[in-house]
Amino acid sequence: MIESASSQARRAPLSAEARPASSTGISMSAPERPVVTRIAPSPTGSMHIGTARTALFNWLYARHTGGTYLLRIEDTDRERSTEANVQVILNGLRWLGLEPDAPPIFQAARADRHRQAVDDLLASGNAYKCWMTVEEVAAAREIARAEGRAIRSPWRDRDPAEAPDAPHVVRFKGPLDDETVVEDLVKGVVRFRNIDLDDLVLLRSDGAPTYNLAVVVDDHDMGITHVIRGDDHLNNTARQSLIYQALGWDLPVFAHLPMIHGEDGGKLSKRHGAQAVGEFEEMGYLPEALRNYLARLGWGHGDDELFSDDQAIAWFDVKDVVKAPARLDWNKLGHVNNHYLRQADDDRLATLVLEAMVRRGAEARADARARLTTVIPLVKEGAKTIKDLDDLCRFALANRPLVLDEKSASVLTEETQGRLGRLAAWLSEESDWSPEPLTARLRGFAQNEGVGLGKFGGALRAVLSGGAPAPDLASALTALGRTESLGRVEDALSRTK
RNA sequence: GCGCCCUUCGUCUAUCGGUUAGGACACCAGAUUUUCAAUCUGGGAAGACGGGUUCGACUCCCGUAGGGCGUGCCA
Repeated sequence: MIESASSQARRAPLSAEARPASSTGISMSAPERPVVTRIAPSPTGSMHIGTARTALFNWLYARHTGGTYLLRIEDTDRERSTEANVQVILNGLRWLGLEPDAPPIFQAARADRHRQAVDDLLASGNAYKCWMTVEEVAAAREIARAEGRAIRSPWRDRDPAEAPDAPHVVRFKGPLDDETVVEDLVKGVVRFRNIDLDDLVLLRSDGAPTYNLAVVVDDHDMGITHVIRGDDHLNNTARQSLIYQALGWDLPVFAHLPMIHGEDGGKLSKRHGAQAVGEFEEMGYLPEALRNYLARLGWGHGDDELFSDDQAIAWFDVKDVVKAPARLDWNKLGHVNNHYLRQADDDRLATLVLEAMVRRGAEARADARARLTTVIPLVKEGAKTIKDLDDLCRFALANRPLVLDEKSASVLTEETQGRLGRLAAWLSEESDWSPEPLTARLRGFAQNEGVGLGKFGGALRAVLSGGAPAPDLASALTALGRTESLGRVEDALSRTK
């Protein structure tokens, strides 16, 4: 299923030729070449919000440096990768506004190239065939763990001639002494003793390349200069560095981003409200708000909290990324989203609210869009999400006659009804049906009646909204329009008469 | 178990040896008041712990504790 998209993958830029090996040790290279970053998600599930932030940082850094930002789909796990998940990734990046600068590369489509690299490693003595069965590996792992050391295969030194007539994997043959130093842009210098690094599988017994091999070959071939990824990969980096070295390739610059945790500091999961990018969209967050919020999670520029993409691009630098993991704070996300909701074009918001209505199965009246366009600017200041906006607009989209909730109905006494009747007449004389004059009308009426607004405000609100959330009275009247407003008052009065 | 990473208000962060440790969200109080919200004003709130180095440490070093990640023929 994934092959269908792989043809276009080949059009993406690949500098297949290995550059001259120059690295004698494992050290951070300082490329003069233009920056090339990539986001490399795996289509084995939904697109995690952490992946979105990694994409954002890669995108920001590429834009900041005038470089290129690429996408590689890591689908080497043929069992779990699905075309549907590839679409989820593509849609998620598009929605976020983080589409790559070139068509995506599909890792599985490059298996031949990966196998070629393994042949080179085998030829140079940097890899070996291992005939351990999964059971043997499991047993060896248990022992190694009990002894507090890394697992080692006996086939590392054994003569292949002794091999049984059975499938084998190919493992990387890492050094047993010395150490590997990773110079990370975020974490600084990180040292690993090579003895602690196990010989990872390069080729599965069915000949399929594994992630750790493919990621090195592809990052190299794609000319990636900066590998910016989650710090759950920091441990892999040492072993991957060894592979780069064995292949005679220059290392890219590494930058490992801290993870995003849930509000309790634990791993972010469904229990924390959301995990997948698509859920954030459905909950009614704006992509520009998510970009802004995510940028502040693990990165900062002084006291700046709300900023545009252009500002983020101008300011962003990997070296300013925070080292500690961050927790997703829904309150702050809501605040940021509110900011962008206020700035957003009302037609766009109307479209989004309409979509939200469809999603919750509401039937929209014919003039819904027109009404939304009128109401949205009057209520959006109080909305943290499109869902909120939907709720806040509901009163305006209700059909007459309204069904009043208990509390609203109880406000309708003979006294208030009498006043509402006079108020309706008073309001109907208003020629300019907009907030300011209506507010003046309301005040004037109160004065005329010799009472405070409180004497009839609640009742008017009740018959206008039926109990649903609604903005201040003048805004509510404006939102509903003269006919609908007076009609609702009339409905309430006639019903009880 | 072993390895690696991390540790400033509840949360996100600023500080890059000398600050009354700043900002934002959240929270609390007050103002406003026609519900909720919004808005305005004010307030409480932090350097995990223990050792060093230094004239001076949130900033540097070591240790402890706590949290996270890795330890897959997953990525």
